[in-house]
Parts: sequence; C-alpha cells; structure tokens
Amino acid sequence: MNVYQQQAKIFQALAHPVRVRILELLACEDEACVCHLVAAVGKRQPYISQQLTTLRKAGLVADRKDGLLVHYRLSDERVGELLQLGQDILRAQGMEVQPAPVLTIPLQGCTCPRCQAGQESRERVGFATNQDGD
Amino acid sequence: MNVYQQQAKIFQALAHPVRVRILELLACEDEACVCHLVAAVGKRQPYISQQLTTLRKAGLVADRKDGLLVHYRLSDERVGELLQLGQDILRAQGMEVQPAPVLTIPLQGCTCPRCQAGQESRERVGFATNQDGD
DNA sequence: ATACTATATTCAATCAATCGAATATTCATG
DNA sequence: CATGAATATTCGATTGATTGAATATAGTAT
Repeated sequence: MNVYQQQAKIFQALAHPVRVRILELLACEDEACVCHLVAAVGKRQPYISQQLTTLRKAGLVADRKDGLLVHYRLSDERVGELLQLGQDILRAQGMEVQPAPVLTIPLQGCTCPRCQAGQESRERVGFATNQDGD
Repeated sequence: MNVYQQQAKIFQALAHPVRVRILELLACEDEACVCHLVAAVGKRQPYISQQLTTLRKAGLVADRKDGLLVHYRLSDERVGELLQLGQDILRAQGMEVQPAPVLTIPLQGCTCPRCQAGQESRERVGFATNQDGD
C-alpha cells in the first residue's frame, strides 16, 4: 500500500462525527476508560467500542488494560493537531466552533469505580454529556 | 449540522488516495489547471474532475476560470498542513514517506498551451507522472 | 464455581462512496 | 455558426461504511 493510500486511511478514520468526538475528548485528557467515553458521548457501549476499534486499527489510539477497565489515549500528539487544524479551517470558513469539552473525573453517568466514588458528592462543573456528537 | 459533523466532512474529503495526491500537488504550487493534474496523476479527466468537485464541495479547494482552463488552488494553507501532519504520523509509525513531487511547467503529457509550448524543447526534470496515486 | 461487570465482536440490513462510461457544457477560433 | 478543446455532469453498477441487536470474552468478587 502506497503513501497516499495510507494517508487516506488515517483521514478515513477521522471521517466520522463520533470518532472525531472521541478523539477530541482524548486530546483533552491523557487517557480515558471506555465507560467515560460512553458516558460523555452518550451512545451505547458496543457502538463506542466499534468506533474505538476503527481508531485502533488506524493507529490513531492506543489502549492500556487495567483490570476490567481499558484506558484509551491518542497514539500520537499530532492526532490532536489534526483535529485542531480541522477546527481552524472551519473557523476560517465562518463557522462558530465552541471550545473543546473537558472530561471531568468523576463523570456523571459513568459506572467505573473512580466515578462511582464521587457520584453524589461531586460539585457541578461546566460539562454536559452528549454535545451532539453524532 | 454540528461541528463534529463538519469536521468529519473535511476529513471525509481527504479520505481518498487520489484526492490526497491532488491536494499534495496543489500544496506544492500556488495553483494548477485541470490538465496538469490529469497528466500528473495519470487518471482520466472526468475522474479527476469528479474528485475536484468533491474537494470543492468540501471547501478544500477554490477554482479560477481563465478562458478554457480552470485553475485550482488550496482554499486554505492549513489544508497543506493537514497533509503534512498525516505524513508525519505515518513516519512516526515507521513508514517511509518520500519527498513531495513537484509540478513542473511545462509538464509532459499536459495539453494546455503553456505546456505544449515547451513540450519537445524542455529539459529533463526529476518529475515522474503517476506516482501510484491510487 | 457462580455471578457480575467492563469491554469486544459478529451479523445483517441499510445507506453512502466509488468509478467507468457516456454525454453535456463552455469557451475560443476559423 | 461550426468545430475543437478543456472541463463538468450524470447514471448505474459495484463496493464499502454504518449501526442496531444480539452475543461473546475476560477479569473480579462473592
């Protein structure tokens, strides 16, 4: 497979709103477990796992197993730069682009132990799940 | 349409080897006419026009009519940066990425007046058409 | 061992992208 | 105005992507 095809594969993996959303979330954090991403994006778990598999096969994310949990991170900081450039291009075209969302821990709706701990006692932060990531 | 969908559309337009190739050629020049791109990529003209239409609809290229000829250019210098980042990521993954091709004028095989002028008398330059852009 | 929890995979139906072939449009020139 | 040259569009067949639903796997704790 030649370079143009390889480049195209990278962009193909980015060519999906939910995958863009996931990568943007990962770009804000060093890493996030699947349950976090499920809660933040607001889609069903198997669906999120499917998208993560696509991203992993394209080499854009790496994963780290930790007991039952699997933590995902960007495999290369330049993946975040790609997203940033995409946003910059949209802005130059006159589109309004809101600032990136922040993944808070604990995260409301997330079921992993770290989040369950602070589920009721946590303070309000300016984070809304499911910011139309589809 | 939300920002994630818009971003995905940009990446979707980039998710094709021939379109990547065209954009890379445009990134090397200020602009190029369709006949140049046809000669350089080595595909049929209607096919190249189809890809250019996709790129134009995605807002990645702009065109300028000049008599019979239509000259295309990147609509935003950041489009070139996207390609560059894509290559950098591939390199980081251990892939060999050759330096970008240069569009010479006159270009062998191109039929436009500018190229026909120097078609026989021109010196050899290190440019090969159809560098597997598919 | 059993049951439970987090994550991954498979399958099938639908929808969108690809690409070759034919044809249309547009401008320039004799 | 008829011809030719450069570019664009349309159409249809094929292929590939998407996504919901069901199910599988693998680690943990009782």
